[in-house]
Amino acid sequence: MTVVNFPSKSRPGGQRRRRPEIIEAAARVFAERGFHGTATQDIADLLGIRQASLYYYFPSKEAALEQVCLKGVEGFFEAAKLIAESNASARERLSLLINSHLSPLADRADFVKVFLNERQHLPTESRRRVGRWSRGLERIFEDVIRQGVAAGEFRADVNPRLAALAVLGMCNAAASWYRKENVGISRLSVEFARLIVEGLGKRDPPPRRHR
Amino acid sequence: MTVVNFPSKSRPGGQRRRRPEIIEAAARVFAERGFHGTATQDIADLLGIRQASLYYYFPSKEAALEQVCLKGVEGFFEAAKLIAESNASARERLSLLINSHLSPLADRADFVKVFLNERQHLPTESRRRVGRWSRGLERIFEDVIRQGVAAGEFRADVNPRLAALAVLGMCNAAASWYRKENVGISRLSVEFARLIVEGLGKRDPPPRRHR
DNA sequence: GATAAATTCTATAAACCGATAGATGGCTTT
DNA sequence: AAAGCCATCTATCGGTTTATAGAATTTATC
Repeated sequence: MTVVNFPSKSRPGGQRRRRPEIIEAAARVFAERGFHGTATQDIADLLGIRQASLYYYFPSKEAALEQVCLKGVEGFFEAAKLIAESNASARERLSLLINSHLSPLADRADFVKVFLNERQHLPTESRRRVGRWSRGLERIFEDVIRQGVAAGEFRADVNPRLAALAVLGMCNAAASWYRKENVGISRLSVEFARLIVEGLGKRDPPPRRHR
Repeated sequence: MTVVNFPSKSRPGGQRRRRPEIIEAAARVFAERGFHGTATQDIADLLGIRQASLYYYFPSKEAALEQVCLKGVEGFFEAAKLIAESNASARERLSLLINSHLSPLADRADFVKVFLNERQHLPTESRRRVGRWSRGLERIFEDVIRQGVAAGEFRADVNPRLAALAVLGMCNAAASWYRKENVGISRLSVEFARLIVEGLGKRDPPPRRHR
Protein backbone atom coordinates (compact mmCIF):
# COMPACT_ATOMS: atom_id res chain seq x y z
CA MET A 1 0.00 0.00 0.00
CA THR A 2 2.86 2.31 0.82
CA VAL A 3 1.36 5.61 -0.13
CA VAL A 4 4.05 7.89 -1.43
CA ASN A 5 3.61 11.63 -1.48
CA PHE A 6 6.65 12.25 -3.60
CA PRO A 7 6.11 13.14 -7.20
CA SER A 8 5.01 9.71 -8.26
CA LYS A 9 1.96 7.49 -8.36
CA SER A 10 -0.50 10.36 -7.82
CA ARG A 11 -0.89 11.10 -11.53
CA PRO A 12 -1.89 8.33 -13.85
CA GLY A 13 -1.01 10.21 -16.99
CA GLY A 14 2.35 11.89 -16.77
CA GLN A 15 3.49 15.01 -14.98
CA ARG A 16 4.56 17.19 -17.83
CA ARG A 17 6.64 19.36 -15.60
CA ARG A 18 7.77 21.54 -18.47
CA ARG A 19 4.22 22.49 -19.37
CA PRO A 20 4.35 26.06 -18.02
CA GLU A 21 7.52 26.67 -19.96
CA ILE A 22 5.92 25.33 -23.14
CA ILE A 23 2.85 27.51 -22.73
CA GLU A 24 5.02 30.52 -22.10
CA ALA A 25 6.91 29.91 -25.32
CA ALA A 26 3.62 29.60 -27.16
CA ALA A 27 2.50 32.91 -25.65
CA ARG A 28 5.70 34.60 -26.79
CA VAL A 29 5.35 33.46 -30.37
CA PHE A 30 1.60 33.94 -30.59
CA ALA A 31 2.04 37.46 -29.25
CA GLU A 32 4.61 38.25 -31.88
CA ARG A 33 3.20 36.64 -35.00
CA GLY A 34 -0.40 35.89 -34.14
CA PHE A 35 -2.03 32.50 -33.85
CA HIS A 36 -2.41 31.67 -37.52
CA GLY A 37 0.89 33.33 -38.33
CA THR A 38 2.63 30.91 -36.03
CA ALA A 39 3.65 27.40 -37.01
CA THR A 40 4.03 24.89 -34.24
CA GLN A 41 7.55 24.62 -35.56
CA ASP A 42 8.17 28.19 -34.37
CA ILE A 43 7.25 27.30 -30.82
CA ALA A 44 9.46 24.24 -30.94
CA ASP A 45 12.36 26.30 -32.27
CA LEU A 46 12.11 28.69 -29.35
CA LEU A 47 12.26 25.76 -26.96
CA GLY A 48 14.96 23.86 -28.79
CA ILE A 49 12.86 20.75 -29.20
CA ARG A 50 11.23 19.01 -32.17
CA GLN A 51 7.89 20.12 -33.51
CA ALA A 52 6.19 16.81 -32.79
CA SER A 53 7.37 16.85 -29.17
CA LEU A 54 4.99 19.70 -28.46
CA TYR A 55 2.08 17.32 -28.77
CA TYR A 56 3.17 15.66 -25.59
CA TYR A 57 2.08 18.86 -23.85
CA PHE A 58 -1.12 19.79 -25.64
CA PRO A 59 -3.46 17.90 -27.93
CA SER A 60 -3.75 20.64 -30.56
CA LYS A 61 -2.52 24.10 -31.47
CA GLU A 62 -5.91 25.48 -30.55
CA ALA A 63 -5.66 23.94 -27.11
CA ALA A 64 -2.37 25.76 -26.61
CA LEU A 65 -4.04 29.02 -27.58
CA GLU A 66 -6.75 28.26 -25.10
CA GLN A 67 -4.24 27.78 -22.31
CA VAL A 68 -2.45 31.00 -23.18
CA CYS A 69 -5.69 32.96 -23.28
CA LEU A 70 -6.79 31.50 -20.00
CA LYS A 71 -3.61 32.68 -18.34
CA GLY A 72 -4.12 36.01 -20.05
CA VAL A 73 -7.39 36.73 -18.30
CA GLU A 74 -6.81 34.90 -15.05
CA GLY A 75 -7.87 36.98 -12.11
CA PHE A 76 -8.97 40.06 -14.05
CA PHE A 77 -12.63 39.62 -13.43
CA GLU A 78 -12.36 38.65 -9.79
CA ALA A 79 -10.08 41.55 -8.94
CA ALA A 80 -12.34 43.98 -10.75
CA LYS A 81 -15.42 42.67 -9.05
CA LEU A 82 -13.89 43.07 -5.62
CA ILE A 83 -12.93 46.65 -6.37
CA ALA A 84 -16.30 47.53 -7.85
CA GLU A 85 -18.10 46.18 -4.79
CA SER A 86 -15.97 48.02 -2.28
CA ASN A 87 -17.50 51.12 -0.78
CA ALA A 88 -14.94 53.61 -1.93
CA SER A 89 -16.03 56.56 -4.06
CA ALA A 90 -16.65 55.97 -7.76
CA ARG A 91 -13.57 58.04 -8.58
CA GLU A 92 -11.47 55.90 -6.33
CA ARG A 93 -12.93 52.65 -7.56
CA LEU A 94 -12.44 53.59 -11.18
CA SER A 95 -8.82 54.48 -10.50
CA LEU A 96 -8.33 51.15 -8.79
CA LEU A 97 -10.03 49.36 -11.66
CA ILE A 98 -7.63 50.94 -14.10
CA ASN A 99 -4.68 49.98 -11.97
CA SER A 100 -5.92 46.45 -11.57
CA HIS A 101 -6.55 46.16 -15.29
CA LEU A 102 -3.05 47.33 -16.17
CA SER A 103 -1.17 45.37 -13.52
CA PRO A 104 -0.97 42.04 -15.35
CA LEU A 105 1.02 43.73 -18.09
CA ALA A 106 3.98 43.75 -15.74
CA ASP A 107 4.49 40.02 -15.60
CA ARG A 108 2.40 38.45 -18.33
CA ALA A 109 2.12 40.97 -21.13
CA ASP A 110 2.38 38.29 -23.79
CA PHE A 111 -0.50 36.32 -22.36
CA VAL A 112 -2.68 39.40 -22.14
CA LYS A 113 -1.75 40.47 -25.63
CA VAL A 114 -2.58 37.08 -27.06
CA PHE A 115 -5.89 37.06 -25.30
CA LEU A 116 -6.76 40.50 -26.64
CA ASN A 117 -5.67 39.89 -30.22
CA GLU A 118 -6.19 36.20 -30.82
CA ARG A 119 -9.20 35.17 -28.79
CA GLN A 120 -11.27 35.38 -31.96
CA HIS A 121 -9.50 32.25 -33.15
CA LEU A 122 -10.44 30.13 -30.18
CA PRO A 123 -12.74 27.19 -30.85
CA THR A 124 -16.39 28.17 -30.69
CA GLU A 125 -17.08 26.97 -27.20
CA SER A 126 -14.31 28.78 -25.37
CA ARG A 127 -14.73 31.81 -27.59
CA ARG A 128 -18.27 32.15 -26.31
CA ARG A 129 -17.04 31.74 -22.79
CA VAL A 130 -14.51 34.53 -23.03
CA GLY A 131 -17.13 36.61 -24.82
CA ARG A 132 -19.33 36.45 -21.77
CA TRP A 133 -16.36 37.10 -19.56
CA SER A 134 -15.43 40.15 -21.59
CA ARG A 135 -18.89 41.61 -21.49
CA GLY A 136 -18.93 41.06 -17.75
CA LEU A 137 -15.82 43.14 -17.35
CA GLU A 138 -17.20 45.91 -19.52
CA ARG A 139 -20.27 45.86 -17.35
CA ILE A 140 -18.24 46.32 -14.20
CA PHE A 141 -16.54 49.42 -15.56
CA GLU A 142 -19.81 50.70 -16.94
CA ASP A 143 -21.62 50.24 -13.65
CA VAL A 144 -19.00 52.02 -11.61
CA ILE A 145 -19.16 54.93 -14.02
CA ARG A 146 -22.94 54.93 -13.91
CA GLN A 147 -22.82 54.97 -10.13
CA GLY A 148 -20.41 57.85 -10.25
CA VAL A 149 -22.84 59.78 -12.40
CA ALA A 150 -25.74 58.94 -10.12
CA ALA A 151 -23.75 60.03 -7.10
CA GLY A 152 -22.92 63.34 -8.70
CA GLU A 153 -19.22 62.55 -8.79
CA PHE A 154 -19.13 62.39 -12.56
CA ARG A 155 -20.66 64.65 -15.17
CA ALA A 156 -24.34 63.98 -15.76
CA ASP A 157 -23.98 63.96 -19.54
CA VAL A 158 -21.53 61.06 -19.63
CA ASN A 159 -22.58 57.98 -21.54
CA PRO A 160 -21.40 55.23 -19.18
CA ARG A 161 -21.31 52.57 -21.85
CA LEU A 162 -19.13 54.59 -24.21
CA ALA A 163 -16.96 55.83 -21.39
CA ALA A 164 -16.39 52.27 -20.19
CA LEU A 165 -15.42 51.14 -23.67
CA ALA A 166 -13.13 54.12 -23.97
CA VAL A 167 -11.33 53.33 -20.72
CA LEU A 168 -10.96 49.66 -21.57
CA GLY A 169 -9.74 50.43 -25.05
CA MET A 170 -7.19 52.83 -23.68
CA CYS A 171 -5.91 50.29 -21.16
CA ASN A 172 -5.92 47.36 -23.55
CA ALA A 173 -4.00 49.31 -26.14
CA ALA A 174 -1.23 49.67 -23.59
CA ALA A 175 -0.55 45.96 -24.00
CA SER A 176 0.86 46.73 -27.45
CA TRP A 177 3.35 49.36 -26.40
CA TYR A 178 3.94 48.80 -22.71
CA ARG A 179 7.28 47.13 -23.27
CA LYS A 180 8.68 49.65 -25.71
CA GLU A 181 7.86 52.69 -23.62
CA ASN A 182 9.94 52.76 -20.50
CA VAL A 183 7.31 53.30 -17.91
CA GLY A 184 6.27 51.30 -14.87
CA ILE A 185 2.77 50.08 -14.24
CA SER A 186 2.18 52.33 -11.26
CA ARG A 187 3.19 55.40 -13.19
CA LEU A 188 0.99 54.36 -16.07
CA SER A 189 -1.98 53.69 -13.82
CA VAL A 190 -1.75 57.05 -12.15
CA GLU A 191 -1.44 58.84 -15.46
CA PHE A 192 -4.39 57.02 -17.00
CA ALA A 193 -6.61 57.33 -13.95
CA ARG A 194 -6.00 61.05 -13.72
CA LEU A 195 -6.56 61.41 -17.43
CA ILE A 196 -9.94 59.73 -17.20
CA VAL A 197 -11.16 61.29 -13.99
CA GLU A 198 -9.78 64.78 -14.32
CA GLY A 199 -9.11 65.03 -18.04
CA LEU A 200 -6.29 66.92 -19.63
CA GLY A 201 -7.79 70.35 -19.15
CA LYS A 202 -6.82 72.58 -16.31
CA ARG A 203 -9.53 73.06 -13.76
CA ASP A 204 -9.87 76.78 -13.25
CA PRO A 205 -8.20 78.96 -15.74
CA PRO A 206 -7.61 81.56 -13.01
CA PRO A 207 -9.07 84.99 -13.82
CA ARG A 208 -6.37 86.50 -15.90
CA ARG A 209 -3.88 88.29 -13.76
CA HIS A 210 -1.60 90.87 -15.26
CA ARG A 211 1.57 88.86 -15.46
CA MET B 1 -3.20 58.85 -85.91
CA THR B 2 -6.71 59.28 -84.54
CA VAL B 3 -5.93 59.75 -80.87
CA VAL B 4 -8.73 58.44 -78.73
CA ASN B 5 -9.28 59.75 -75.25
CA PHE B 6 -11.90 57.21 -74.35
CA PRO B 7 -10.97 54.46 -71.98
CA SER B 8 -8.73 52.62 -74.36
CA LYS B 9 -5.14 52.56 -75.54
CA SER B 10 -3.87 54.51 -72.54
CA ARG B 11 -3.21 51.42 -70.45
CA PRO B 12 -0.97 48.79 -71.91
CA GLY B 13 -1.70 46.15 -69.34
CA GLY B 14 -5.37 45.74 -68.60
CA GLN B 15 -7.80 47.89 -66.72
CA ARG B 16 -8.91 45.64 -63.93
CA ARG B 17 -12.04 47.62 -63.38
CA ARG B 18 -13.22 45.35 -60.58
CA ARG B 19 -10.13 45.96 -58.54
CA PRO B 20 -11.76 48.19 -55.89
CA GLU B 21 -14.46 45.61 -55.38
CA ILE B 22 -11.87 42.87 -54.99
CA ILE B 23 -9.88 44.85 -52.45
CA GLU B 24 -13.02 45.63 -50.51
CA ALA B 25 -13.85 41.94 -50.30
CA ALA B 26 -10.33 41.26 -49.07
CA ALA B 27 -10.76 43.94 -46.44
CA ARG B 28 -14.00 42.41 -45.25
CA VAL B 29 -12.54 38.96 -44.83
CA PHE B 30 -9.20 40.11 -43.42
CA ALA B 31 -11.08 42.20 -40.87
CA GLU B 32 -13.14 39.26 -39.78
CA ARG B 33 -10.62 36.43 -39.69
CA GLY B 34 -7.26 38.12 -39.81
CA PHE B 35 -4.70 37.90 -42.59
CA HIS B 36 -3.27 34.48 -41.86
CA GLY B 37 -6.67 33.19 -40.84
CA THR B 38 -7.96 34.00 -44.30
CA ALA B 39 -7.49 31.77 -47.33
CA THR B 40 -7.60 33.40 -50.73
CA GLN B 41 -10.45 30.97 -51.29
CA ASP B 42 -12.49 32.88 -48.70
CA ILE B 43 -12.10 36.12 -50.62
CA ALA B 44 -13.07 34.40 -53.84
CA ASP B 45 -16.13 32.89 -52.19
CA LEU B 46 -17.33 36.30 -51.09
CA LEU B 47 -17.01 37.54 -54.65
CA GLY B 48 -18.45 34.47 -56.29
CA ILE B 49 -15.38 33.87 -58.43
CA ARG B 50 -12.70 31.21 -58.46
CA GLN B 51 -9.71 31.39 -56.17
CA ALA B 52 -7.19 31.57 -58.99
CA SER B 53 -9.04 34.48 -60.61
CA LEU B 54 -7.96 36.72 -57.77
CA TYR B 55 -4.42 36.64 -59.07
CA TYR B 56 -5.51 38.66 -62.03
CA TYR B 57 -5.97 41.55 -59.58
CA PHE B 58 -2.99 41.23 -57.29
CA PRO B 59 0.29 39.33 -57.54
CA SER B 60 0.17 37.89 -54.02
CA LYS B 61 -1.92 37.72 -50.89
CA GLU B 62 0.53 40.04 -49.20
CA ALA B 63 0.07 42.58 -51.94
CA ALA B 64 -3.66 42.51 -51.29
CA LEU B 65 -3.02 43.17 -47.62
CA GLU B 66 -0.83 46.03 -48.60
CA GLN B 67 -3.57 47.59 -50.68
CA VAL B 68 -6.10 47.18 -47.91
CA CYS B 69 -3.78 48.73 -45.34
CA LEU B 70 -3.01 51.59 -47.63
CA LYS B 71 -6.67 52.42 -47.96
CA GLY B 72 -6.97 52.01 -44.22
CA VAL B 73 -4.60 54.87 -43.48
CA GLU B 74 -5.23 57.06 -46.49
CA GLY B 75 -5.67 60.66 -45.49
CA PHE B 76 -5.25 60.18 -41.75
CA PHE B 77 -1.90 61.81 -41.53
CA GLU B 78 -2.65 64.71 -43.85
CA ALA B 79 -5.90 65.57 -42.11
CA ALA B 80 -4.24 65.40 -38.72
CA LYS B 81 -1.38 67.57 -39.84
CA LEU B 82 -3.69 70.26 -41.13
CA ILE B 83 -5.58 70.32 -37.86
CA ALA B 84 -2.45 70.36 -35.74
CA GLU B 85 -1.06 73.28 -37.68
CA SER B 86 -4.19 75.40 -37.48
CA ASN B 87 -4.16 78.15 -34.92
CA ALA B 88 -7.07 77.00 -32.82
CA SER B 89 -6.55 76.32 -29.14
CA ALA B 90 -4.96 73.05 -28.13
CA ARG B 91 -8.27 71.90 -26.66
CA GLU B 92 -10.00 72.61 -29.92
CA ARG B 93 -7.30 71.03 -32.02
CA LEU B 94 -7.24 67.90 -29.91
CA SER B 95 -11.01 67.57 -30.22
CA LEU B 96 -10.74 67.97 -33.97
CA LEU B 97 -7.93 65.42 -34.09
CA ILE B 98 -10.09 62.91 -32.29
CA ASN B 99 -12.96 63.56 -34.65
CA SER B 100 -10.74 63.31 -37.66
CA HIS B 101 -9.24 60.09 -36.37
CA LEU B 102 -12.62 58.48 -35.81
CA SER B 103 -14.29 59.66 -38.99
CA PRO B 104 -12.94 56.99 -41.33
CA LEU B 105 -14.72 54.37 -39.24
CA ALA B 106 -17.96 55.51 -40.80
CA ASP B 107 -17.20 54.39 -44.32
CA ARG B 108 -14.15 52.17 -44.21
CA ALA B 109 -14.13 50.48 -40.83
CA ASP B 110 -12.85 47.22 -42.28
CA PHE B 111 -9.87 48.86 -43.92
CA VAL B 112 -8.97 50.67 -40.72
CA LYS B 113 -9.42 47.56 -38.65
CA VAL B 114 -7.20 45.55 -40.95
CA PHE B 115 -4.54 48.20 -40.85
CA LEU B 116 -4.61 48.28 -37.06
CA ASN B 117 -4.62 44.54 -36.50
CA GLU B 118 -2.78 43.08 -39.46
CA ARG B 119 -0.10 45.55 -40.44
CA GLN B 120 2.41 43.44 -38.54
CA HIS B 121 2.10 40.87 -41.30
CA LEU B 122 3.04 43.23 -44.11
CA PRO B 123 6.27 42.49 -45.93
CA THR B 124 9.25 44.12 -44.26
CA GLU B 125 9.51 47.10 -46.52
CA SER B 126 5.96 48.39 -46.26
CA ARG B 127 5.80 47.46 -42.61
CA ARG B 128 8.66 49.85 -41.97
CA ARG B 129 6.88 52.49 -43.98
CA VAL B 130 3.68 52.29 -41.98
CA GLY B 131 5.78 52.16 -38.83
CA ARG B 132 7.18 55.57 -39.64
CA TRP B 133 3.74 56.78 -40.59
CA SER B 134 2.32 55.55 -37.31
CA ARG B 135 5.00 57.22 -35.25
CA GLY B 136 4.35 60.41 -37.15
CA LEU B 137 0.73 60.39 -36.16
CA GLU B 138 1.58 59.72 -32.54
CA ARG B 139 3.90 62.66 -32.71
CA ILE B 140 1.18 64.95 -33.95
CA PHE B 141 -1.11 64.09 -31.06
CA GLU B 142 1.78 64.31 -28.64
CA ASP B 143 2.84 67.73 -29.88
CA VAL B 144 -0.62 69.21 -29.65
CA ILE B 145 -0.91 67.97 -26.09
CA ARG B 146 2.54 69.30 -25.27
CA GLN B 147 1.57 72.67 -26.70
CA GLY B 148 -1.58 72.61 -24.62
CA VAL B 149 0.52 72.07 -21.52
CA ALA B 150 2.91 74.81 -22.48
CA ALA B 151 0.03 77.19 -23.11
CA GLY B 152 -1.44 76.45 -19.71
CA GLU B 153 -4.55 74.91 -21.24
CA PHE B 154 -3.71 71.45 -19.97
CA ARG B 155 -2.47 70.31 -16.59
CA ALA B 156 1.25 70.78 -16.12
CA ASP B 157 1.79 67.27 -14.79
CA VAL B 158 0.54 65.54 -17.91
CA ASN B 159 2.96 63.26 -19.72
CA PRO B 160 2.26 64.19 -23.35
CA ARG B 161 3.65 60.96 -24.76
CA LEU B 162 1.53 58.71 -22.55
CA ALA B 163 -1.52 60.89 -23.00
CA ALA B 164 -1.15 60.73 -26.77
CA LEU B 165 -0.85 56.95 -26.69
CA ALA B 166 -3.88 56.81 -24.43
CA VAL B 167 -6.00 58.88 -26.78
CA LEU B 168 -4.93 56.93 -29.83
CA GLY B 169 -5.51 53.63 -28.08
CA MET B 170 -8.96 54.74 -27.07
CA CYS B 171 -9.85 55.82 -30.59
CA ASN B 172 -8.33 52.80 -32.30
CA ALA B 173 -10.15 50.42 -30.02
CA ALA B 174 -13.39 51.89 -31.30
CA ALA B 175 -12.69 50.21 -34.63
CA SER B 176 -13.44 46.89 -32.95
CA TRP B 177 -16.84 47.77 -31.54
CA TYR B 178 -18.04 50.74 -33.58
CA ARG B 179 -20.42 48.66 -35.64
CA LYS B 180 -21.95 46.73 -32.79
CA GLU B 181 -22.70 49.76 -30.66
CA ASN B 182 -25.32 51.90 -32.25
CA VAL B 183 -23.67 55.25 -32.15
CA GLY B 184 -22.76 57.72 -34.83
CA ILE B 185 -19.32 59.12 -35.38
CA SER B 186 -20.19 62.64 -34.36
CA ARG B 187 -21.69 61.46 -31.10
CA LEU B 188 -18.67 59.31 -30.44
CA SER B 189 -16.24 62.10 -31.22
CA VAL B 190 -17.95 64.52 -28.90
CA GLU B 191 -18.08 61.98 -26.11
CA PHE B 192 -14.42 61.04 -26.48
CA ALA B 193 -13.19 64.59 -26.85
CA ARG B 194 -15.02 65.69 -23.75
CA LEU B 195 -13.79 62.65 -21.88
CA ILE B 196 -10.20 63.48 -22.70
CA VAL B 197 -10.32 67.23 -22.25
CA GLU B 198 -12.67 67.50 -19.30
CA GLY B 199 -12.50 64.02 -17.83
CA LEU B 200 -15.35 62.20 -16.17
CA GLY B 201 -15.22 64.14 -12.94
CA LYS B 202 -17.51 67.03 -12.26
CA ARG B 203 -15.84 70.38 -12.21
CA ASP B 204 -16.91 72.03 -9.04
CA PRO B 205 -18.49 69.78 -6.51
CA PRO B 206 -20.58 72.73 -5.26
CA PRO B 207 -20.22 73.40 -1.52
CA ARG B 208 -22.55 70.89 -0.03
CA ARG B 209 -26.07 72.15 0.05
CA HIS B 210 -28.66 70.52 2.26
CA ARG B 211 -30.07 67.75 0.03
C1' DG C 1 -19.88 40.66 -87.09
C1' DA C 2 -14.78 40.32 -86.89
C1' DT C 3 -11.00 41.23 -84.07
C1' DA C 4 -8.64 42.31 -80.09
C1' DA C 5 -8.45 42.98 -75.36
C1' DA C 6 -9.99 41.97 -70.77
C1' DT C 7 -11.57 38.78 -67.58
C1' DT C 8 -12.54 34.36 -65.63
C1' DC C 9 -11.98 29.46 -65.72
C1' DT C 10 -9.74 24.59 -65.22
C1' DA C 11 -6.08 22.04 -63.71
C1' DT C 12 -2.28 21.39 -61.11
C1' DA C 13 2.43 22.03 -59.06
C1' DA C 14 4.92 22.77 -54.96
C1' DA C 15 5.38 23.95 -50.36
C1' DC C 16 3.76 23.97 -45.81
C1' DC C 17 1.63 22.50 -41.74
C1' DG C 18 -0.87 20.04 -38.06
C1' DA C 19 -1.14 15.80 -36.14
C1' DT C 20 -0.25 10.62 -35.27
C1' DA C 21 2.49 6.30 -34.45
C1' DG C 22 5.88 4.11 -32.64
C1' DA C 23 10.84 3.87 -31.31
C1' DT C 24 14.49 5.51 -28.17
C1' DG C 25 16.88 6.98 -24.27
C1' DG C 26 17.18 8.64 -19.70
C1' DC C 27 15.72 8.94 -14.89
C1' DT C 28 13.54 7.07 -10.71
C1' DT C 29 12.27 3.72 -7.67
C1' DT C 30 12.78 -0.64 -5.62
C1' DA D 1 20.43 -3.73 -12.09
C1' DA D 2 15.72 -4.54 -13.42
C1' DA D 3 11.38 -2.40 -14.34
C1' DG D 4 8.63 1.23 -15.46
C1' DC D 5 7.59 5.77 -16.45
C1' DC D 6 8.66 10.27 -18.49
C1' DA D 7 10.15 12.92 -22.18
C1' DT D 8 11.80 13.47 -26.60
C1' DC D 9 12.86 11.79 -31.14
C1' DT D 10 12.25 10.01 -36.12
C1' DA D 11 9.31 9.37 -39.79
C1' DT D 12 5.43 10.26 -42.20
C1' DC D 13 0.44 10.97 -43.71
C1' DG D 14 -3.13 13.70 -45.28
C1' DG D 15 -4.98 17.97 -45.90
C1' DT D 16 -4.64 22.82 -47.04
C1' DT D 17 -2.96 26.73 -49.37
C1' DT D 18 -0.56 29.88 -52.43
C1' DA D 19 0.58 30.55 -56.90
C1' DT D 20 1.29 29.45 -62.04
C1' DA D 21 0.07 28.04 -66.88
C1' DG D 22 -2.73 28.12 -70.31
C1' DA D 23 -7.47 27.49 -72.20
C1' DA D 24 -12.03 29.49 -72.59
C1' DT D 25 -15.22 33.07 -72.39
C1' DT D 26 -16.94 37.51 -72.14
C1' DT D 27 -16.73 42.48 -73.35
C1' DA D 28 -15.37 46.37 -76.09
C1' DT D 29 -13.97 48.41 -80.55
C1' DC D 30 -14.05 49.13 -85.26
